[in-house]
Amino acid sequence: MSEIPTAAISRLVTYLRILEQLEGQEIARTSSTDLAERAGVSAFQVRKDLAYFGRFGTRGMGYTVALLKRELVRVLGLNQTWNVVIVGVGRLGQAIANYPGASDYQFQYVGLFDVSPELVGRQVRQLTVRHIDELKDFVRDNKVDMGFLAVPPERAQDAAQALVDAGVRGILNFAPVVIGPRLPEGRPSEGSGQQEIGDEWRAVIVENVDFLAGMKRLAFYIRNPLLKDPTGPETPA
Amino acid sequence: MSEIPTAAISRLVTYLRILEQLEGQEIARTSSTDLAERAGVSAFQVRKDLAYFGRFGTRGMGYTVALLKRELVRVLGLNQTWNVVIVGVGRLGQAIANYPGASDYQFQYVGLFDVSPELVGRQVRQLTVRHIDELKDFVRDNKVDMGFLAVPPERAQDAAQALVDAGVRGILNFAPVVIGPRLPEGRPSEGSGQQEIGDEWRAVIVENVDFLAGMKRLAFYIRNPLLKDPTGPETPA
DNA sequence: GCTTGTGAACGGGTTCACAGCT
DNA sequence: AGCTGTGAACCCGTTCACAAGC
Repeated sequence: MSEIPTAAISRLVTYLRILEQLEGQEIARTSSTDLAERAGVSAFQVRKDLAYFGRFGTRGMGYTVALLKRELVRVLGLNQTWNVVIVGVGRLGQAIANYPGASDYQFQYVGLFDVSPELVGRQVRQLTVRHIDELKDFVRDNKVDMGFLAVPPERAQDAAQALVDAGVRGILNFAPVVIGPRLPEGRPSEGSGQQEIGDEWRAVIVENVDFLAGMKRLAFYIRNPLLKDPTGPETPA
Repeated sequence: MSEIPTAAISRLVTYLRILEQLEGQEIARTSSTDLAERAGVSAFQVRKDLAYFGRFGTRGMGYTVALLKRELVRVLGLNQTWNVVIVGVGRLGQAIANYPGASDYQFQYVGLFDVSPELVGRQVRQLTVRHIDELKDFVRDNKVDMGFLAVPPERAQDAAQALVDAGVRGILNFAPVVIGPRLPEGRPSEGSGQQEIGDEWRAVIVENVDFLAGMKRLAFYIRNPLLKDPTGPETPA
């Protein structure tokens, strides 16, 4: 049905961040022009993006920071608690677990998983690292919503499959690989009515955060500056 | 000339990764259909993306992995050495510095910078952490091409400005803030001919890697699954 | 026959101009 | 007057169908 550009969602996140900054500076009102400048987009864009979700401003006046912020929080689904597990507790996984800002919005790290005997059993950020074999039971018992995947690339597909089998609804994939339903080995699926392989993936959302890709895009645009990058969405990874 | 979708560049990076995997499995040939399946896009898309840069296949035959890989490396600018500094050597900066895969393509970390007295002087990955005041001289003397920005959000704008003043050509920004030329405080610029404030940013490419944003996008799409996210594992038949 | 390469059609996202409210 | 909200125009990226070549 609805047609909301995915890029608009990324921008909403940016607007929200800016509103928080404004609130921190005790600035109570803003405008599409002001937000646009701070976000690095056009004022048209700001108004259009907001219009997808409602009418949050006052004509002639602009937006009140507190109200618009509250609305964006609601729109983005940040007014609920999200239970998160991190799979892969190496340097990157630990950096993520300790990065400030996640808990601001009720993202709660409830479990850490790894396979390494050196890590399993250790405490990281008040949590005991568990073996990945325990993932499925843990996700069920703790109502886990999403998994962050920070394992080495060669383990990413298996770990992703484990997360999906365990029943998470979304994966934030930090590994530099495409994860998804495993391709049927032989010929492509000739859907004969019964359960498709990979169907568990149907309802799972995957979002990628790939800094190696960002690095390579950067290299490209430095050498080809004429094709200027519109503050690229790490969107399509 | 300059009409290459930025999304196409992201996909080229993905294709390249897939080609490396194929090479690792000693698979010598592939096709647009095969690449498309593995990348999670359509075969049309693969062919169109490649067509922006040349003709790399053989009709009726497909692509040879080694050749296509070599061409993508060239197109993306990965056949040269890139000297990189990391600004911000906290947990995230260290995780980046130690993440494998960067050096595969001649990305060389040549300098680490921070302001914290506890970090400056310490050794991380064979490099001594320097104070950020030394950045400008260092960038000049070491022909630094790009800077990775892994400082806390409140320091990001200043650190970015320091990188730009120092003369880097690109910034990979891990901080969850929009960085850019500082807005003139008073009224907007009335370009009166002389040097604009923020002009040093003209030629600088900024690429963002923001996992907090990814997390929030994920929350949104979990709650609104109908608006399916294109980065997802959909394999357009 | 099979797979690439590409001009053209299509569709969706951004830009615009202006209507509508304060 | 000032700024938001929005239908319509525009433009760009994706999809398509088919021509070109092995």
